[in-house]
Amino acid sequence: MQYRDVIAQEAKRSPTTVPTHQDQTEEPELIALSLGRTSSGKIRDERNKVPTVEKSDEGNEGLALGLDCKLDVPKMLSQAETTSLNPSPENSLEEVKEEGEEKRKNKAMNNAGDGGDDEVLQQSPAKRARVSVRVRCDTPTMNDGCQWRKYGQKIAKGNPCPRAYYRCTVASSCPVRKQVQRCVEDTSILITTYEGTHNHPLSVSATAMASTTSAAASMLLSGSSMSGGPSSSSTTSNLNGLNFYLSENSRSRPFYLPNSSISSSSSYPTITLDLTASSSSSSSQLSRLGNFPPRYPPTNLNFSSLQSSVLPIVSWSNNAILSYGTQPCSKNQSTTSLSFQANPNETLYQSYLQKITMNPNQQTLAPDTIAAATKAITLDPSFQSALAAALSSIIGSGGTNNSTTGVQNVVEKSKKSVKSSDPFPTLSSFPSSTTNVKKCSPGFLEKSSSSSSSQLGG
DNA sequence: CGCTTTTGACCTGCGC
DNA sequence: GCGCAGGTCAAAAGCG
Repeated sequence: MQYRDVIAQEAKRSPTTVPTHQDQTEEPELIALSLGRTSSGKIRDERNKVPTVEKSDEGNEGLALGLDCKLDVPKMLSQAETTSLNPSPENSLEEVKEEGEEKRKNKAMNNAGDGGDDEVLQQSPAKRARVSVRVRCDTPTMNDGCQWRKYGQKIAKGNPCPRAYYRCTVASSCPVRKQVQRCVEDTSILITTYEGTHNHPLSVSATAMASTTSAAASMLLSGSSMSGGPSSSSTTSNLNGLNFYLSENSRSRPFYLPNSSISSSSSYPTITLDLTASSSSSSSQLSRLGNFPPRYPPTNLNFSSLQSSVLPIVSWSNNAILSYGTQPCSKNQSTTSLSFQANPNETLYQSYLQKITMNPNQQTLAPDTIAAATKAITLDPSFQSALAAALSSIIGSGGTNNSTTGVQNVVEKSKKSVKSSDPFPTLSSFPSSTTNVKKCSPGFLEKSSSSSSSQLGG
C-alpha cells in the first residue's frame, strides 16, 4: 500500500506517466511481456500465433507486447507492405545468414521507399533499432551473458577512447553486434550499444539483457510515432521520462522510461538506457522509497531477487526500467553462470521489503515477510505482469503460444506457495565458480558463488 | 591447433 | 566528385 501511494503520488506529479491503478480498475489491463527467446525454431510459429493470441486478448482489453521472437513490429505495416517487404532480419533465421545480402536488401528497400511514406520506412522491420546501455564499469567490457568476438576497433571522432566492435559468437549466424566504448566525459562509464536480436537460444543471463535491450528496441520501433515531431532527425530528445506508446489495435498505453533517451541522429534509431547513477533526480526519487547507495543505478526493470530465493523478482515501476549492478563477475561467467541475485538495496521492491523487515542485511526472509511482499506485488497488476515476464524469460519453453496465461498460472502458484508459507520455487541451478574477475556484469548476475548453496537449500 | 585479438585496408554513407 | 567518419573485412599475431 505504501508502494501504491508512492506510485500514485508520482503519477500526480508527472503529467506523462504510466496509467494509474484507477484506470486499471476501470479497464483491467494485462501487459504481457514475452521476454527472451527460448527456441529459435519456434520463431515463425510464434509470429504466426501472435495474432491469434491477441485476438483472444481483445476481450480483456489486454496489451500484448511481443518482444524478441514475438516482436510484432511488422504488424504495424499494412498487409501489402508486410508481404512485399522481407521479414525482419533480426527475427528470421534465413534472413540473417548473409550480412551482405541483408545490406543489399535494406538498400533495395530504402530505394523502393523513395517517395513513399516516411512513417512506413521508420517502422520498417528491416530498420534496426539500437539499444545503448550506459553502465558504470571498470572492466573492458560488460558481461551480459553472451559470447562475443571482437572484429574491429576504431577511434571515433570526439572520443579518444577506441570503440570496439563485437559480434555474437554463440551462433555463427547470429546477427547481433555490439559496440563498446568508454564515455569521453567519464571513462568509468561503459557505453555498450546492442544491435539486432539473437537468433539462437540464450542463457538465462543473456536472456535478461537481451530481453531488456530487445524490449527497448521493440518499444522504440513500435512507438516510432513519438520519434517524430519537433525532436526528429539529427536531434536527441533527452527525456527525463520517456513515454512509449505501445499500440495494440486502437489502444495505446504509455510506458514511462526514465533515464532514457532516443536518438535519431544516426541512420539507426537508438534508445539509450542510462544505468549509471548520474541522475540525481531519480536518485532522490528512489531515496524517498529506501536507502539506495549512489553506486547503484536508480533504474528500472530489475532482475534481482530475494535473498533467499533464486527466483527472480522483476519490479516494474513508473520510476524506472532496468536496474543492473556493475560489480565484476567471472570471465568464466559463461552462459550458464547466473544468479538472479542482486545487491539487497537495489530495487524498489526490495526497498519495500527492507521497510518491512527493517533488516536489509537479512539473508533469509520470514515467510510472513514474503507473504506481505507478495501481497503487495499481487495487488499491482503491473507488478504481476512484470513478474510473469521474468518467469517467462526463465521458464520460456515451458509455455505455449499462450504464454501469458501459462506464466500467470505460475504466478498464481507462487501466490499459493507463499500463502502456504512455502518459499518461492527454486529454479535451475547455477554454477558456483566465479573466478578471474575481468568483466563487470549486470547486478542480477552477482553472487552466484557464495550464496548459491544456501539459496538452493532454501 | 583452434580461437581470439589486433590492425591496416577497404567499403559505404553523408555532407560540402 | 571529394573528403571524412563510421563500420567491416581479413591477414597476421597472440594465446592457451
